[in-house]
Amino acid sequence: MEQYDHKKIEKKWQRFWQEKHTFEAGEDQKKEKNYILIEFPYPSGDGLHVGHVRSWTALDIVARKRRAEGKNVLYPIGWDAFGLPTENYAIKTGKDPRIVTKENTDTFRRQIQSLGISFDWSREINTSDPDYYRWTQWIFLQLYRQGLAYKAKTYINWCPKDKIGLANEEVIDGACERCGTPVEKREKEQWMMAITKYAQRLYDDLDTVDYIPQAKLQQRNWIGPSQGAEIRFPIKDSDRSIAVFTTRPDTLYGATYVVLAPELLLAAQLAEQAENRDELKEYIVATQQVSEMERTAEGKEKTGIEMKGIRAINPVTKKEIPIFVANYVLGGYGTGAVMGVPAHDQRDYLFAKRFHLPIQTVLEPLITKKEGEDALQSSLPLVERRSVVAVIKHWSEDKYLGVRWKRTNWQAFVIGGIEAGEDAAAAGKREIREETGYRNATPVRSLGGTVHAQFYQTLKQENRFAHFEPMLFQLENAERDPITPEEQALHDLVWLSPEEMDAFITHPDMQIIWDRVKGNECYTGEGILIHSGTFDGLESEVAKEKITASVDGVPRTVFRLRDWIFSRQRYWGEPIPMIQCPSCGWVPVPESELPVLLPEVDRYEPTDSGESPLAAITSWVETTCPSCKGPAKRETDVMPNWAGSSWYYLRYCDPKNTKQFASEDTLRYWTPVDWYNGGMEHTTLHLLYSRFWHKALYDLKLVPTSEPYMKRTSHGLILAAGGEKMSKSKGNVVNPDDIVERYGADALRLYEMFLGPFDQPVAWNEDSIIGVRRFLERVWKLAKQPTAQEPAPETEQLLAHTIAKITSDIESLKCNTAVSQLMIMLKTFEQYAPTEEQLQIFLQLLAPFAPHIAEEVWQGKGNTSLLEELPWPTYNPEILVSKEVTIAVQINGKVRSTISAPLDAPEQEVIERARSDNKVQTWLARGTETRVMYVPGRVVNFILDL
RNA sequence: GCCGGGAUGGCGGAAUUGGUAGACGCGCGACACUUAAAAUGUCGUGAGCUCGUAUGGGCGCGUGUGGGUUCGAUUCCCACUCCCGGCACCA
Repeated sequence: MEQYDHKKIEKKWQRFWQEKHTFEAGEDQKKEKNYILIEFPYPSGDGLHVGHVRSWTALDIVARKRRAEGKNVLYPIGWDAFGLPTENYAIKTGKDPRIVTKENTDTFRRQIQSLGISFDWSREINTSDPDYYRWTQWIFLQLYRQGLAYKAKTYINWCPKDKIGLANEEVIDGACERCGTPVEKREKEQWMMAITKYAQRLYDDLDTVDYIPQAKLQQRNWIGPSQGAEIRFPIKDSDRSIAVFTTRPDTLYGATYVVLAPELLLAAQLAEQAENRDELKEYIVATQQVSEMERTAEGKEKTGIEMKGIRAINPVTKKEIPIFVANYVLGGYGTGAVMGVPAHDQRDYLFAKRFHLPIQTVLEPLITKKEGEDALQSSLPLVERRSVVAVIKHWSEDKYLGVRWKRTNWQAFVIGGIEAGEDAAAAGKREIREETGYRNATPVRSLGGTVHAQFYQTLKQENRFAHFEPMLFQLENAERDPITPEEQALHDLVWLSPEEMDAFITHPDMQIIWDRVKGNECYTGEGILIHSGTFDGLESEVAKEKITASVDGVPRTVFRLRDWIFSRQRYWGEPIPMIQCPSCGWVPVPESELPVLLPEVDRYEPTDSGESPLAAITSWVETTCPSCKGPAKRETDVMPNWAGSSWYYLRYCDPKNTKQFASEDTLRYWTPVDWYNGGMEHTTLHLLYSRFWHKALYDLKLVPTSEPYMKRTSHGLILAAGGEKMSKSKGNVVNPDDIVERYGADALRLYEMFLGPFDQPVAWNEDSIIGVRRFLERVWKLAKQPTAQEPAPETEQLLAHTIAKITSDIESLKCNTAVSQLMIMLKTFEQYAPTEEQLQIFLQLLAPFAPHIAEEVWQGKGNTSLLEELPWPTYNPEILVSKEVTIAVQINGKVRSTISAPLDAPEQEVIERARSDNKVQTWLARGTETRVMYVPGRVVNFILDL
């Protein structure tokens, strides 16, 4: 018998598909379209990564299935070719990046074609091709005309090694994302993209698309809207005021100081008038030398300086409060000034502690019934084990009272259980008095409380409590009733030092509570206002509005998102098509002159001044102003590599168009992208940038939809064997070529699909690739066996189930279970030979996963049509309904036996059948039956008193 | 620190979303074929205790940890630990 020779078969079909243009998207716009997109690769010198194979194979399976379902599928591929690694390579070797790119893309193309992925190669694009970047430049000009591209002098993140400005988004842990060099701050004129103008829409429109939840969430967090208010704090003896942005106007009565960001103009101006003016100026200068990342790094000590002699006035309390300049406030966010509310903000709290500023509590926590119940639940074990159930701080000394309740009567166990109609603080005081004999104890803050199980049950049944508030009580100024002998008998009351307390507490849950007490955090949640004048008793949500209105504050939404720095002082990117004229200012290059070609240079390094190498080519820089025809200079910065990838999916629709980036006609047909898959690492930057460009183009009526991608999924990383990232330096990179050579493309595809859940990271483990290879060889063998005339009863239902499972698994990218289903089907066919028709269905289901072998086997059967051109198999759903089902019989929830019964058997009959089972009878004899549960078709459960 | 995701046999992982935990594959063991090995095929394989000469049966245990809800929890709730990804004082 002829052996399964993957090399021969795979080469044959790959050539066939290429010659016949099998996977090129059709032009027939009457047919229903389906646009499937993967992130086009950066053609690095390392060649194809097995991670590429994972993502592209998964979507290839979807594409092939949808073609079989009769859709006109567009599944394109191209190259995201501009970028730093290529440029750095060019700098090192002196080789033209164009040539490097050509070599790399040739390698990638060959590697991809050996995988049998059904890309439409006729639409291949390359972002570094002038025919492509002509349109990238063109789109830039449209955005410029909309006022979305502008030049601004900003403090930028400056990488001293790459000599390049980085977007904030490109800085990782204070270091350059690419080279790891610590980032410095430097002032620079840069082209900016006003993405913040679209912040609200980028946020809101996430509701209209089907992204995996994590991706939506990550985008939302990145955009990060905060609703709050701008409130003015007047400066004493001055007509000026400080505008602060706060999300917590409800805590305004607790604002005991104001802080300005060092880079704020106002800070510099006020410093001039301050008594300690030199000290302040020095601090302001020093702070700005440090990069923002470093300045705001975790664990970095908060520094700040008071502006002596200048006071602000809290607009509600009218009290004079100090003004600080401090590094923990950022100039670029909100108004660049904040009010300090140490009682209810963690950073403010630490700052106030450090500078000995007053801390004024203005909120009491409000615990909902739900939270109360949860707190009760988690504290039950404490009670039952008679452990420490409350920690009470001594009124003057650094001592804590560990209370170990002895009483078993439930009433004794309530700490802060609030009865309906009772005030939280009052309830706490009552409890503390009853339990410890201390009067006038003041609740300080939430702790986690405790209650007896029986009491909890009673409360739950009677629904008696409004809130449950576990809290810490401060015994300052509290009076102590004498401890009676009865009390002494009821409780162990001991005053302990913190060290003794450490030893005293053994239960892990109590440990957590104790740690919180020691940590002495401030309360940052919402609650009910206190010490807030006429606003006392209001809940935070209501108070925010009312307090804001009372001081003429302005409600405002502030975004975390910042404008996109678009300039790069580098070589290997799209030239920005702008000309600076001494008399006309910035003038766009006329569209007829696009593309502005990237000129060839001798040296690729940025100049020492940080300018692009293009700046050195005088003949290119010197030009005439398109407007006044006078002498002018070209912009020498280039675009970031995000530019070309922000719109590439549009070019695929009409890649050869020389009049437009894509015709209206093709855009209307193909867009939006139906399914876009990519890495989680691109869910913030690339995805957000391209959504932004798309929306801007939509507003210009250049694209027909407001969102580019209807559906977005993400794949998990493929890690090296040890669970580490694959990297050249570690020498643990797996080259797909080797696997294709040894096991074949079909085996590699199946293997990567079988590895594990698609959206989770997996470690490469070559040991198990042999399993899928064996599977393919068994398929090969099966096809050579004689087929049956009549379908075997053992196979009919399973085949229908297999069609159903694979059809739905592909749609949810659960390819691992789809492959396992194919294996189960194969095993059954090895026992009970399939008919010709059954074998055909099996091959059709296999084809998206392992297209070469499926097609070869199909052709080997004497068929002249292509397997993949047959319509996707269907099944009769009725066949899936079993008449007889196995039902588990449980005794007290444990499976003791199984019985068989008709699916539609009435409950009584099934229970009787279960009752008469031998094993069940022995169990039933041992106790008294109190109850029987029946879950139709699944489980009978007898509940016995044993 | 915050946000998101995860933890299941020796290993990768299944589990109809609250109903017989461990599908499928790898590995391992036994057997068959073979002079032998490889390849292939068949069967077995969570771990413990236990009954039986034996085919086989029984019992408690078991999905990161500690609790809770439920007739029943890998699945839901609370608290925690560790791992992966993202973010950085965002007021």
